[in-house]
Amino acid sequence: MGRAPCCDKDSVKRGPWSLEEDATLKSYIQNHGTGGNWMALPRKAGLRRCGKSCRLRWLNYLRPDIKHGGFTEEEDNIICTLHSQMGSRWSVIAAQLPGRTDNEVKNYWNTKLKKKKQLLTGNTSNATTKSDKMIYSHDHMSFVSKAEPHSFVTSASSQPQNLTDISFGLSSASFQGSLGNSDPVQLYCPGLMDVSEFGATSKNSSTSTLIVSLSQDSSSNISHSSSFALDKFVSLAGNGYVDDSGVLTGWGFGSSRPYGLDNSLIFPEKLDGGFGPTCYPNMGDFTFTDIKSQGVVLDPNVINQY
DNA sequence: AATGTCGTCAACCGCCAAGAA
DNA sequence: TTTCTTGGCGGTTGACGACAT
Repeated sequence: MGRAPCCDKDSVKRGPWSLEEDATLKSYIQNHGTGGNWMALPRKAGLRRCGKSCRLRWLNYLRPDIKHGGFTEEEDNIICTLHSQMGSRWSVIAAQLPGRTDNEVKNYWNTKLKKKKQLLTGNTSNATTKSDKMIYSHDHMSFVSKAEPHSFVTSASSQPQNLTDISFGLSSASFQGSLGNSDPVQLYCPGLMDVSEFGATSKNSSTSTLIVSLSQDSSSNISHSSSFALDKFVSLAGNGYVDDSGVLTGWGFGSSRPYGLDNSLIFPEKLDGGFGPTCYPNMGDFTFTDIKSQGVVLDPNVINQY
C-alpha cells in the first residue's frame, strides 16, 4: 500500500495560479501568517488548492522579498562555486543568494549554467557523457578521452563509485614546474577558463595540493595560447586534507576565503553516513608526480605571479 | 503561414526527516 | 518506541513562447 496523498487530487485545483488565487493567498498570509500549518491554510483562506501548492506558490513567487529577473554574473559565480562544492543542494545554495529561491536557482542551473559546464567538457549532446574523463585511485590518475563511465575506489568503502561529477578536457593541458607546500597552483588549460570542479590533496599538509577548476566562455573560441590573462588560469592553494576515512575536507584560502582565488575552489564537507555527491574520496596518494607522469605540466611563470 | 524544435520556468511528484501524537 | 503528519527538498514534467525550417 502506497503512501496516502497529502490531499484529494480530485477536489483541489491544480495547474497555474490565477491572479485571484494569488491575491487571496497573499492577503491571507499577510493578515494571518501561515499559522504553521500549510495543510490547513487553503481551507482557511478559501482556496481550492493543496497546502503544498500554496506553500510553493508563496515561497517561490508571492513572498515580498523575492527577487525576480535575470541572474547577475556574481550570482552565476556563487552558484557555480557552491554547486561544485555541495552538488544539488539548491536550498543551501539559494540561501546564499538573497531573494532567490531554490526552484529558481535549480532552473537557472539546469537551463543555463549546466550547459556552460557541458561546453567546457566538450560535450554538447548529453549531460552524462563527458568528452574527457579523469580517473584516479589511490595511486594514480590519468586522463582518458571519449570514455564510457569510469569509476574510482575509495579507501573508506573500497567500493567503486562512478565519477559522475568530475570531468573536463584536460587532455591538452600543459603543466610544468614544481610545487612546495601550500604553493598556489595554476593549471594552464588551453581553451578553458575559470572555475569549477576537481580537487586533490594529500593526506597530510606537507605535500602537494592540486585543484583543477574549469569552465568555458562559450562566446570565445580560444585556441592554445600562452597569453591568457591570469584569471583565465585555474588557481589554487589552501589547507585541505583527506581525513582517515578518506574524505577530503577542510579547505580554504588563507584564513578568510572559503573558496578559491577566482571562486574556483570548492571542497565538499563530510556528510554523515557517507560521501556527499561532491565529496571526493581519498586522493591521499595523488601527487603531482602522478600528474606529471600523465603529461600535465605546471607553468612556473604562472606560479611566480603569486 | 504552418509546423517542428528548443528553451524556459512554474508547478507537481515523491521521498525523506523531524516532530507530534 | 512506534506511527502518523507535515514541511522541506530535489527531480521531473508540461505548458507556453520564441525561433527555425
